[in-house]
Amino acid sequence: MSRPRVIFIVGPTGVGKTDVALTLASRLDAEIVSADSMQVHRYMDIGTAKPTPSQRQERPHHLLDVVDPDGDFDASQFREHALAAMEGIRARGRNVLVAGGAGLYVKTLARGLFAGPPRDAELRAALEQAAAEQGPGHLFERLRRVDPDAAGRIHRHDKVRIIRALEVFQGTGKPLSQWQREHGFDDRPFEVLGVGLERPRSELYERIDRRCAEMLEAGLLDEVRELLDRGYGPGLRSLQSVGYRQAVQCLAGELSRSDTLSSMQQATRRLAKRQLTWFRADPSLHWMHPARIDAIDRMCLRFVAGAELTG
RNA sequence: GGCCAGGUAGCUCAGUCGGUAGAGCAGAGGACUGAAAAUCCUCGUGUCGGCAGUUCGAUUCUGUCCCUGGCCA
Repeated sequence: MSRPRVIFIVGPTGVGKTDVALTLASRLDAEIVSADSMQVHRYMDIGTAKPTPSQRQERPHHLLDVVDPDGDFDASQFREHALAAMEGIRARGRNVLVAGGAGLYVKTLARGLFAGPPRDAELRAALEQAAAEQGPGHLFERLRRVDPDAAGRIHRHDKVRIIRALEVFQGTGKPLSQWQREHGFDDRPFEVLGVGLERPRSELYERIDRRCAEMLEAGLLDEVRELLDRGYGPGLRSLQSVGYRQAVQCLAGELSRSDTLSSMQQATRRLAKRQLTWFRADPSLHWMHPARIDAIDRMCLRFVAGAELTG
């Protein structure tokens, strides 16, 4: 039995994924699975540029609004939710269109994830404390002892990854590097057509700058104030993301209105650049300008019809 | 018109007691297996405003011109 065929639309923030996905979904009779780590949150609409209610009515979207802003969502949960949604879509006889900019989420869906333990808040707190007490470099030295391979790939300042590696080792007795070697990102349940959307840098940055201004005009600050009023703390990961972080600072009086805008714009441009770096490393993507929607559409049609992939 | 400050990297500026220069920001490139919109790494040659003079050698000293800001008319 051949693997199901799935189309992935990826690219940096602001490039125009939502519009392309909607158009394609109509033409291909597809439902959209969002691969976005922030749009999964309820009540966070403006700052995540979530598809609007009318867009969501136009075509079914999945993986939007699945957790509260303080939920501990992660790549593994994304994968499980997404796989379940995809099964439902296929049962309805429709095509699946995955669209999003979260590189790790996309990779996780296309190539699997090793079966390690989830985040352990208690253990992490203990590790953080050990780091604070014993100075910088302590955790890295610890990692070097238990998993020299991982320590060789992780920079000594990259605390997030060092802690994760220690967490995996302590939780399973097996080094992270061994888990990764054994898994090898080789769990590929689908036949994938990957389309990377790109624009000239200046064009992308203009769109980003404009969109940030529009978010403020549309009431981003009110949205964030409401989140804080509901009791969501400003330190939550979701509220420390691009746009929300600056809005929180603005409401706290740490940023003026115009500094908030320029700071949002800059953070968003940097985000876009990181996303591009991630996706450029994937040689299987077909890069296209969003305006070439007809060419993208033709390629996708041929793909879902069962044509062999070339290039 | 006179006096005073300045004119050095896209921006803000430092510096060279004369041997052609460096920070921050902006920007660029990269890494990434349960925080991923997070986290982390790397990258700075530019007629040192123009012209002339002194000098082996001037971005640095001198003269002059241009430009910007301030003060005085």
